[in-house]
Amino acid sequence: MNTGPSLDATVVAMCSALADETRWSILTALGQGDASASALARSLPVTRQAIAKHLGVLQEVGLVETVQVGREVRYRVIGTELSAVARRLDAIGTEWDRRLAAIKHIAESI
Amino acid sequence: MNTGPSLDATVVAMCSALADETRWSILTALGQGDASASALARSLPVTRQAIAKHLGVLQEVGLVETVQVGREVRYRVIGTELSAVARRLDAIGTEWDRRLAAIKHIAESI
DNA sequence: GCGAAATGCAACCCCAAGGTTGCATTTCCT
DNA sequence: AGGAAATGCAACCTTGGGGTTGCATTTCGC
Repeated sequence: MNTGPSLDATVVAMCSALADETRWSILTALGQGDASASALARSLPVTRQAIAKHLGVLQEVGLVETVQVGREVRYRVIGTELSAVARRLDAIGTEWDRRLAAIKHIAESI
Repeated sequence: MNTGPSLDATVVAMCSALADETRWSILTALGQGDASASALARSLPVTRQAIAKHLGVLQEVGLVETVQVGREVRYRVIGTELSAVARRLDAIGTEWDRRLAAIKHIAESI
């Protein structure tokens, strides 16, 4: 189930995938329901091929999975990976703030 | 305190900032303790100017703050913003999975 | 006072990534 | 059967971002 030891590479890849507005448009569109690349292309201001590429990177990091429906390929958003990375990030942030608090505590104890 | 209504722009900016390995190197280095750009340049395989740019974008999204110490500018990691965005992402992921579960439930009820 | 260290700014290089057009192929539907 | 729709693949264009070098400026320490 777990893909490997260090999640760091995953984190960077995930953030990289989420660092594009068009990709977010696609994701939110898919949040309304599964859709094919062509269908998405009709409701977004970019080419079908561009969307196909984006769906590729989204699938790569596990944000999306594909479902064959007849001749078309439907895409579906998956939240599991996102939540996993998110929790990891939260932990890191909390850790940083914890360090900060410790320093401040020491400073005040003088 | 709050910077605005929609966090979306913030989320993209944050992800964009976290989508670079060098930036993570800087962040983890700063996790060991505050440091100046020059100091970081000594322990990382990139130029001081490159690091300065990175620190700029990190500061822009609130991952880092600066502390003047004599003639040098120390940088310090802040976890608050990161945690905030992380929780938002987690919520989004959970939402997606919730939708998924609902669909699966409907499918099984037939 | 003066050299050395820290910073700021600007011009420049290079490549990955987002986007497009074009074409070939498959597959559904009437 | 045959046309329309969906997909895949490839070549190509262009911009932004990561990185560097070079120089000017400030400021600490001796």
